[in-house]
Amino acid sequence: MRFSKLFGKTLREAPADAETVSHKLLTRAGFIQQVAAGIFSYLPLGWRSLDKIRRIVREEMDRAGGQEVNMPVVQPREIWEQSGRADSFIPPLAQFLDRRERPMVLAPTHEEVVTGMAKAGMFSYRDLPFILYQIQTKFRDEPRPRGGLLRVREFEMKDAYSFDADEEGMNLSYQAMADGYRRIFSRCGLNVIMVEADSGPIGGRDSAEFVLPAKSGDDVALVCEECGYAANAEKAVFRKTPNPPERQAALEKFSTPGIETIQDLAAFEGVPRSRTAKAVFYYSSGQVTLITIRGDYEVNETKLRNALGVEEVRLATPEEVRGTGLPAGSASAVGQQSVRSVVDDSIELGSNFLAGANEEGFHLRNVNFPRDFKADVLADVAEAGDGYPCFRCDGSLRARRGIEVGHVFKLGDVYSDKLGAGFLDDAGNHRSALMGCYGIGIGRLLAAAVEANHDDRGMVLPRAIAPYEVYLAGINIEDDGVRTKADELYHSLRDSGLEVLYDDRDEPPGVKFNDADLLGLPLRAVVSRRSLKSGGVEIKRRGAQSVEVVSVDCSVEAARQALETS
RNA sequence: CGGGGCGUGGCGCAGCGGUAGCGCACCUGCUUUGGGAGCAGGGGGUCGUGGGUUCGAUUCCCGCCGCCCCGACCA
Repeated sequence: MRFSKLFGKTLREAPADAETVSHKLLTRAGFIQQVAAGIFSYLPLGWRSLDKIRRIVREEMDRAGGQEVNMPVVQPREIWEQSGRADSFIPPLAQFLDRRERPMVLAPTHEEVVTGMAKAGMFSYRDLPFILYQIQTKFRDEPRPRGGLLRVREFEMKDAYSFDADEEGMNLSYQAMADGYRRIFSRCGLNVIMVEADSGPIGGRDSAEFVLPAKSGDDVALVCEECGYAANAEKAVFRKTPNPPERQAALEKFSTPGIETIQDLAAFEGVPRSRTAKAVFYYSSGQVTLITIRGDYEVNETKLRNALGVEEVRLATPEEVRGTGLPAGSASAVGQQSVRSVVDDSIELGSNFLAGANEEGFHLRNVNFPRDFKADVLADVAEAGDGYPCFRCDGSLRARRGIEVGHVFKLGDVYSDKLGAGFLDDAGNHRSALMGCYGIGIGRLLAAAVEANHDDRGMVLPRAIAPYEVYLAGINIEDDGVRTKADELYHSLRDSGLEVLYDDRDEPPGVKFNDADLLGLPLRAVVSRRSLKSGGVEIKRRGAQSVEVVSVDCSVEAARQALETS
């Protein structure tokens, strides 16, 4: 491709509303263009990169046994009603009426349709297992798109779905996909970590995220560097440290004027927060729940959701708290029967806690569980944090920010059951297929690759996903001798199968060098009066300090070699 | 959805009661050519939008819309 013919311009300055590195660089380099919040167009360079990523994904999905299909973005709302997600999907489905006033949705994911597709090809256990995948547009009306391509509303996703006859098969499919994912990310130049995750609104059992550590990410993973345990913040478990053992003492009410928070209470008594039992009010499906957790821990809403077996929880409003009749600043589960009580298991790791007396301005000493209050649910609902002890070994957890580039789920039969995707087993019994689903955001992967591979001059793209492999710059291109040599080299590089962006513009050297750095193609070749005088063509890898001069005749081979080792 | 910020040529910004200017980019010519060149000439903006105040609004006031950031939420 001749740069002089390439559509799109590089920008010296990034748009003021671009904040993250990848957003700035991809915009400046002319890869993408914003249309609305979280909605982007891809320009020729960006589309080529995206296509490289797609190709890698396809190869690995095929290798893992997947078969590519394509499913519609516009779907009848009806099938979402069947799966029970029409009203519960978060963010809410984008919907419209077609000309016959039939309700339609823009698909945010494709479990419903793929399950229907699978039904038509699955009658006997002999038809299983199989894996279907597609690379298709999704629309999710996110409340807050951010960071350019990092979180968008419309995006291309590779989504794969496995169908197996039994648990063992499902686990094998899941494993094959996870292995494929590792290969995909490594081929794209990303050093990702696989972390245990909560399955969220997709539903199902096990799930894992692939996270690229990056400061611009919005995902938090907790990683133990000793034993390798890794889980995201929603899921991570940790070892709770017990309080020193003590004999249980008798309840004792005392006056605490003006004390409403755990910090103040602990300070008032001169004890650490771990000696207090904190009461937190949550609201879920029509009722207020009182969570009791040790004062040094925080409630993790995902864990709470799972403990309660509900889809949504939120902090209760002051009015809702008042409705329970308990004083917010000095509440506890002690003596309460009417409010649902969830107790975090940290409460079992101590005795004689300080807690509210359920009377304005008073607290209790020596509160003990289960002597003084009951638990409707006793579970781990505490959020892990940086530095917390690993529950598996003696190490401690480190919190790392990152970008979630992929997610794999074992779904089991949650969709196949509701949508009737079953088969007859070898004994003639009807059984639901066991499913897995696996997603990779293609555009997000590009953004992540830029976040992970850049310097202060621009992108430093891995060869596998760079839009072109060689940036051939003709300096002093107005010189006929230079132009002739540069043209020749352009053709011979292309003839040898390399993808070349040939900067044949009539621009000063600085512009070309800067654009070369900005676009971040893996190799730069320069033909100029100076290079010809010193022997031929300058070859420089992006990111390398040194320049190599090779003869024009050897330059194609030199370029190939330099690319091999980059 | 809560908090904050910003909307002026393609991009970055200034102007802030008398209907617009700078840098980059763009066009023409000449010069220049190893890290975003110089000179000269030129094209392009109903100042997000609706209303109000005023003789007069890009400028002041109110509403709305859009975009960005933090949080909530989420692949």
